[in-house]
Amino acid sequence: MPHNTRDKILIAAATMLGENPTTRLSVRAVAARAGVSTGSLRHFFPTQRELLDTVVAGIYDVDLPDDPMQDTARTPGERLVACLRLLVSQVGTGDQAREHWRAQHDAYVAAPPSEGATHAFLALERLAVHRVEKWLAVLHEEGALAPGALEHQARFLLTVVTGLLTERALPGDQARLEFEAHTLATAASAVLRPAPGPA
Amino acid sequence: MPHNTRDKILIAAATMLGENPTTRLSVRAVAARAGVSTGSLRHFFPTQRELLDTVVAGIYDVDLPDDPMQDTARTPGERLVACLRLLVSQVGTGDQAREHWRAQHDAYVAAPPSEGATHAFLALERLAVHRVEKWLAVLHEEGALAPGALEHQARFLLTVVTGLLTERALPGDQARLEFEAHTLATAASAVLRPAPGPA
DNA sequence: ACCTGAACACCGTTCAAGT
DNA sequence: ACCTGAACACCGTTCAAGT
Repeated sequence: MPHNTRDKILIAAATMLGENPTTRLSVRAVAARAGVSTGSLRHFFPTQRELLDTVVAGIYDVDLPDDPMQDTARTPGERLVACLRLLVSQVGTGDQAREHWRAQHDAYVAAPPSEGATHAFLALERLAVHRVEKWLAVLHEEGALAPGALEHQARFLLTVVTGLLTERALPGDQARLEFEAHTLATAASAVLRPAPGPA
Repeated sequence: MPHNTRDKILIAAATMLGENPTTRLSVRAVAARAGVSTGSLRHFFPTQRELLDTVVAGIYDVDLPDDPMQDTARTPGERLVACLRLLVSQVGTGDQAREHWRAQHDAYVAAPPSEGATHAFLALERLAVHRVEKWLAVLHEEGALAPGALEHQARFLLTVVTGLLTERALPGDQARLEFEAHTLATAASAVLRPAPGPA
């Protein structure tokens, strides 16, 4: 039962998101819901981005036990590819991929999305970025990551995943599977420091 | 020398983006730069999103001399990125991208594609792969390419392009533009030999 | 049809002032 | 240190009014 202001703010924001995932978490809206002034909110979260990131992190951090990134027996490249594969596999192949595409199409492409739908999409995207960033942070800790902004690297990897998912929904043959493996490996290598080599 | 208001607005926006790619293209900023009222801007571009989409589409179309790969004055990375941009620009932004998506959906996803449609798709895909491979062959000639199968590298790059196109059809903000640039640069670097560096 | 500029309902951030 | 709320400098969109 946390009762300090910081927690009240986070709880208010999370609750609003729970009630309606498309809510706009503005300073005034969250502050009012938390029963706190905007200045007070700013005291704990100097920037709106910081607040949103903290909320998302809190919601998401339900650490998966079977996170491939923890498997330190494997090389950084192998682990990153395994994580990306996890993302890809959540959508699946064939009919499943086509169904996913169809849902996206109906929600965002067929008709101009409502503001609410747009916010919902951006929130989900933010979640995905956060997840990939957490993986990359582990590799960064190990010094395995190439220099560059974490967010840029995460978004690059997500773009590759998006491309693979789209291709899965389109016609293709068996060979696609092999290309996928190469593509994931290439994408991972673009983000990792050059391997020391088996010297 | 276009002098109608619509063009003035587009030119003002493109110029601002050219001077500083991170500029915020707000209604008032663009209108002021174009010497036009905000109401007038709204008359031609009913929504800010529409203005941004149009500007982006125009920028990518602007200079396509022919094949950017022939421009030996630029580094291999710059040329490869320019070529990939060409692919992306052919589909365009905003409504165009959404229209492209819709067409793909109707042809291949909504209903199981006929054998003929599948063959047509694979033929087009093969064409795209061939085109990218020709670009990569030039770089290979120059010794600028990282080791690996040409087809794998080509398909990797096309997956990235597909991902970008899908993201363009989905909701997004202006920041996407900056991420796109980084993503293309990262993708190109994954396929090129490490740059010699300005030592 | 084209164009203006004020007005509206929002933003995020800053800051003097209180406790 | 924590907290307030007004003030500032912005947004995008709407709209009556002009030409």
